[in-house]
Amino acid sequence: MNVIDESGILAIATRLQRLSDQIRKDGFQVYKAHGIDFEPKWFPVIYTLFHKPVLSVVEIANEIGYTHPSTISLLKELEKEKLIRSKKDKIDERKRLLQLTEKGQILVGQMQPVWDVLKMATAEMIDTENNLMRAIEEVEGQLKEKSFFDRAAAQMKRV
Amino acid sequence: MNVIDESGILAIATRLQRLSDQIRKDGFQVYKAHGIDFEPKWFPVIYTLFHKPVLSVVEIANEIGYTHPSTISLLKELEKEKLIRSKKDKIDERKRLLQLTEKGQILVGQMQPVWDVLKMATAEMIDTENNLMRAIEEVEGQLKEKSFFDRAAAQMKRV
DNA sequence: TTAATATATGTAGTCTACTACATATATTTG
DNA sequence: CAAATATATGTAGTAGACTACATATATTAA
Repeated sequence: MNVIDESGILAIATRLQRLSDQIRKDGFQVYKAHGIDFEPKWFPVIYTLFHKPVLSVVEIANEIGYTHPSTISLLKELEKEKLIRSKKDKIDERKRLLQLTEKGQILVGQMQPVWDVLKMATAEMIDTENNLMRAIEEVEGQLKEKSFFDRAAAQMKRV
Repeated sequence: MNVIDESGILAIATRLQRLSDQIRKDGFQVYKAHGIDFEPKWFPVIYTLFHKPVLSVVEIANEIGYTHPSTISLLKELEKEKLIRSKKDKIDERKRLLQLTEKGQILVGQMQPVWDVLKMATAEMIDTENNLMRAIEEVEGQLKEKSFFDRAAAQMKRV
């Protein structure tokens, strides 16, 4: 075991990221193996527009939990791929409304079985004593109650 | 609840990264609140050199689980900050040996209480039904046995 | 009804990791 | 021992997120 893994908790951010990268890379390969040209980073937008067919930029950003600039750059790529298209909102001229193109809808259809495979593979992978998905949800809940910074500040006073 | 959180497992990579970012940002603020000029990304290198005082570039990379180019760019920053220094290995001329400077050692001394605070705050944060740290370790173990791609491939055959 | 404020979108540049490629030295093999 | 291979380090460019700032339209308040 290396020093970092031993440091445990202190390098938790690093280890979360490492795990994320690993899963994402393999995810890309899974799509590829199914002959589908799709990048995992596109998933949140596509999945969201599949379930809520017409949304503005900021609405999508909120749904996927990204900032709006990050969202915009994803939208640009997806428009370039012709998987989504946009139109001005006639009521509110500031808004740009996004939706899947027909090509996008067909792709979603092709991806559904892949999503099932990914779901099952992930479920199997994280089905250990401490379930990773539930742990994430629980910690997200904890952070909502009290930020990590506030927790550290509270500990500080105790010392 | 938004669509992505509902999609659960499928967006697990995204959520791991989001959580990592959140923790890292607050971590930076905690150092700052203690009057310490230290970036969380430096932690793995500094912590490693603190426990293993003289290491080459690749040895550090392996310890912290990064690629060597990533490691080199961290080392560059830390040398600029005069927290570490390097010298050629006299036996193997290819190698560059790194170690903490006196400034680096003093900083580690100052950071120890902060590390304690961070440890306690993290422990408290992840002490839920499913412990995040243990979940990470368990999933890392699972991936060692069988990659995520291989798991998906196996599921594929079943369908 | 104008002025102030809020919201929606967009651009530029940054951050922290990566991959791909290049070079220098060491080690192994024919 | 020379050639092939392996290892150590380094550089350049990429990826996927971010923050900070800018602009246009809508809403609220004086």
